[in-house]
Amino acid sequence: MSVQKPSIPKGTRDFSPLEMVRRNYIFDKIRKTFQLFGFQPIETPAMENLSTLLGKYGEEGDKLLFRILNSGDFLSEIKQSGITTENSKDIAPLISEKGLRYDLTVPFARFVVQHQNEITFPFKRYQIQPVWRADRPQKGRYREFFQCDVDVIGSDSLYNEVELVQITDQIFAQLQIPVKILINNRKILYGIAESIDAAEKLSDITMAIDKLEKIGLEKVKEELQQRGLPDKAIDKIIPVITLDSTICDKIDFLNAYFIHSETGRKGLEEISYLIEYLKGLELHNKFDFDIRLARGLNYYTGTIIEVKPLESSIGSVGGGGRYDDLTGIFGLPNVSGVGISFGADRIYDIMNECGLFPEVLQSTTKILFINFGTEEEKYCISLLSTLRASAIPAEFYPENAKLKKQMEYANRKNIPFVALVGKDEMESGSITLKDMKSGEQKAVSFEELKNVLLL
RNA sequence: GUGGUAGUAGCUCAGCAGGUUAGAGCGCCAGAUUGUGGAUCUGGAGGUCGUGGGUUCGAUCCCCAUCUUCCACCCCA
Repeated sequence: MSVQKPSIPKGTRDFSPLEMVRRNYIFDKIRKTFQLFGFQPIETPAMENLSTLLGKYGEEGDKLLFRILNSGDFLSEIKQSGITTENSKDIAPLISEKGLRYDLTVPFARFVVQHQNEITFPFKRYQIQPVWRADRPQKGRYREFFQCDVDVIGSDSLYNEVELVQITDQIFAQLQIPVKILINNRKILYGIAESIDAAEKLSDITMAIDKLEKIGLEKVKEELQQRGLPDKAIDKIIPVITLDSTICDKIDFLNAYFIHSETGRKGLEEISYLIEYLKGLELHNKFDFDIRLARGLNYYTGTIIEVKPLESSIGSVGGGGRYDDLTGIFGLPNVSGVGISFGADRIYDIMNECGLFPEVLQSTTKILFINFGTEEEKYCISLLSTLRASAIPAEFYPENAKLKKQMEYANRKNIPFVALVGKDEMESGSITLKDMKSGEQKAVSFEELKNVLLL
């Protein structure tokens, strides 16, 4: 048998100990913040039935779903159905009924419906798990990546939106990543579409204007034309999307603009409430009302939020919004939810790029005990137990190897202290403690040792 | 899914108008130093030149396919 070259699927990654310690640093900060606001954890399976996932993310989203081939004789269904077409679209549902989750929001909606009788509403949950997308990988874009979701379901109140912005602000402040929090409202976007008599073109309009900053006004006009918008409508939309002024001016402008759009006025009312609240808070990061913010996922109905890093090429590190009827498709209508999701992998990339990880994360063990032999081993093991009982990560080198090798081990693992306990130390009841950074070493008592390590 | 870019030692890269034993730096291993790591010195190991096919007397180099990376589009965390 020939030896095969080891490899992992495109767009997936292994994580080394150093990377994991750093990733956990991010997860810990996020998790603690979620908990601080009273959110509770849940987890859902990596795979869902395709019926749960399909049609929730738009046509593009369906294409990006990873599908799982049925087990066993997966062609049997096809034989029975007598289908002769070679069209993969017809065959796909017959040979695959499960898929990997694309995000955490839709599985959450499924969870809520399925467990509605056990849940106390409003239900505040957080969920930190990987998701999969069959996208073509790029920098900051992976096929397997972690999302950190917080959602409140079963409450219409805009107060929830306020807390979500607070959570966002606190998380990025803690991680020391400067961000801009952009907010908008789907009802405003609908209002705009309605005001130019193109309500049915809502998603075409939003997708086009979302790109304004990136491709410029002329290209946006072109795209709107291509998407079938009449020139008259385009002329009417230009002043809105090019509006570059203070939040108050934007609201005033839209108020006049939405004279014939009730939905638009409702959206304005909602965003005004949110903004007024946010102005009263002391946030670390800036927020802005961005009329152009659209967000692709088509289940959003109200507030939409996006988090953009100020000092990185990576576009977005988080996003979310309100969805009024996501549970409806699963049989639980009239339940509104709002949530936001943070991309842990992109956060990692940015922190790495900007050198934002604390240096202490380099070392996981505080002290290494040198192995001098069996006698010393027995003597040291109780010392180690005592240290560990005080929550000091400590290890004993498992082999009676050359001192050089053991010291090197400590050095590589960035262990800051080494304890040498041989015959001499056992007799005198002391410990020779070496500070690996300064190179200094001295004989100390066990109590002194503990005090040094607890610093 | 569309268009481009690159792939040579563990890492970063050199190389060749197609021609004998493919190099460097860093890293790794061993020794100088049997109770002391980082620095220095000495020696050593390590390559199907991404994979498969083709052209050729001969391919790491040219051609095709394929995989992977990065970039742009699409879309998105």
